[in-house]
Amino acid sequence: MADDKKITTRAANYGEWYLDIVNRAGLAENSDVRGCMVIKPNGYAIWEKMQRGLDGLFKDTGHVNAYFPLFIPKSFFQKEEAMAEGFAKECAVVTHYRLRSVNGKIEVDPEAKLEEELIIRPTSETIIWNTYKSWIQSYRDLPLLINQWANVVRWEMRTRLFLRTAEFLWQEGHTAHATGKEAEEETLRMVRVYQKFAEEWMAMPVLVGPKSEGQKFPGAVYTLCIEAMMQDGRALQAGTSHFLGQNFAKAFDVEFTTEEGKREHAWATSWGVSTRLIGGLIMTHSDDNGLVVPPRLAPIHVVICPLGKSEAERKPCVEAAEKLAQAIRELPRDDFYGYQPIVVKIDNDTKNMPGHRFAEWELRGVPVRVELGPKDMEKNACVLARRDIPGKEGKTMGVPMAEAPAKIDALLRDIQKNLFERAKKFRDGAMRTANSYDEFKKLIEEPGFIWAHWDGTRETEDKIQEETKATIRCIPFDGPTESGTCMVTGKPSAKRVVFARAY
RNA sequence: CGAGCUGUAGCUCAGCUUGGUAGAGCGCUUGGUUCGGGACCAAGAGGUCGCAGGUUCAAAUCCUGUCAGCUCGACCA
Repeated sequence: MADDKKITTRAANYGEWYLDIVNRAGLAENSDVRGCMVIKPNGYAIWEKMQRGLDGLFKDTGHVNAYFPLFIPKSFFQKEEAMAEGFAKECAVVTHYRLRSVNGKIEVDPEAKLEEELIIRPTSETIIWNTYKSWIQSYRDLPLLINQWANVVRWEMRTRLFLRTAEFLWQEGHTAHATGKEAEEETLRMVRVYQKFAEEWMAMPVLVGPKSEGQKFPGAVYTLCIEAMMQDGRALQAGTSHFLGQNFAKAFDVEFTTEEGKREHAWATSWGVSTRLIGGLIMTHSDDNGLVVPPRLAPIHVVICPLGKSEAERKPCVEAAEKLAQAIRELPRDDFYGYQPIVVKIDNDTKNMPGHRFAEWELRGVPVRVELGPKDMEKNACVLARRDIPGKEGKTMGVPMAEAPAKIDALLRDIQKNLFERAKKFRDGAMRTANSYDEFKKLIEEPGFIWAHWDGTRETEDKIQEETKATIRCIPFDGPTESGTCMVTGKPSAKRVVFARAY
């Protein structure tokens, strides 16, 4: 019965633990629509924070937002062969545009069949490049730096809340450039933006570098990624940035006149991150007491719990809570908080025991909790509890009320820093090196990433995946540069790459 | 899409083998006692047993179909 209140521990069952967090923290639930989730207010609030942070970074790097259609005519979709093939097996298709009522039953009207089927976008390169054709005439129209916030559909068989659902929310940047060099610079710039967001907002350390040929986006020349390690040692692709070369410009006939008066195809990039980041956030920081959210993404930064067993005892606590909340809201705003006020909530629950209330707020991941009881009133002080250190160890007693707002501000910044450092230490501690295929096979059974030499071929990568279920997650830019020989074929290898089992 | 398992109260599940008209715990409501780490007592509300057929005097229970979910495989942000 007491166990009913606790969530499954990570050690007992990591998958159950994840589901418990998503449920109990009110982030999302499965809907009655196959493969589709409902994102609940607490989860959506995190997404809104992510959107705000990312959107600011996109604007800072010169991008603007626009919106393109959900439906893509099949003929557009077909034009870039590699991409069409890559997504063919997971597309939802609209074939009719009308229903009719027959004997009180609604059915698809066979008279209303579309002449050309519409694909629900799995990604928008085709519809966007079809549009760019008319927007790009001259080198003066370039670069074109556009982002869209949208939903996309990829018809997945097996889904997991946030990590893989048939419909998900994301942003997709689609840029056009006059030269390949510029487009490549953009590809790199945006993966670095993702790295910055992951590390500084999400407090989630990531590896940055190209994907292998086998793991890249269909239609791309190459794909750069940020790759994160979850607490169970598995990898999560958290964001990708693609150099598309002139593939889409050629497919959609997007030509412009250069300064020299020559006609040339435009160069392209695309890049995206999705609500999957929320799954990554959960599996990077949360613990057996529930969700842990870094302050920069927390929907609520501070919760104040007035205590007291009688109305007479509680009243001064509530008044002090309101005063404190106001003082916190009036703290100077800066970039750390996105120039927004700190969000403070007063917990007016009079029904449940204090311990129950504390546990509930920990479950929901609020970074700082303030406890205000009769004993604090006597001393004109309060108790601060930090979520990154659960239970009594994370509490500071007797903080004078006058100092509390500044202490809370400092605490929030410290939690943000601590979460990143803790996650980085964990990640670095689970990075191993394998020097032979036998050693690799042994190591891959343990959680974590593995540095290993690989000959650069698709065949070897496929063989490794088939035999060990591990894939090449990333070829990190700042990894060791030592050369060696492929652990499988013995052929030369310029540098080690990172293998892992992935979500 | 292949294999296995599961659908009964808001949630977790018992009941099904051997058909007889619906149960528990948690949660919820009300009252009382509690209250600085997940309190307790009492009363109460809440279910077309996933859905559709079939067998039967009678189906949560047996049979057929169907839908959904979970686990494992192939695919993916």
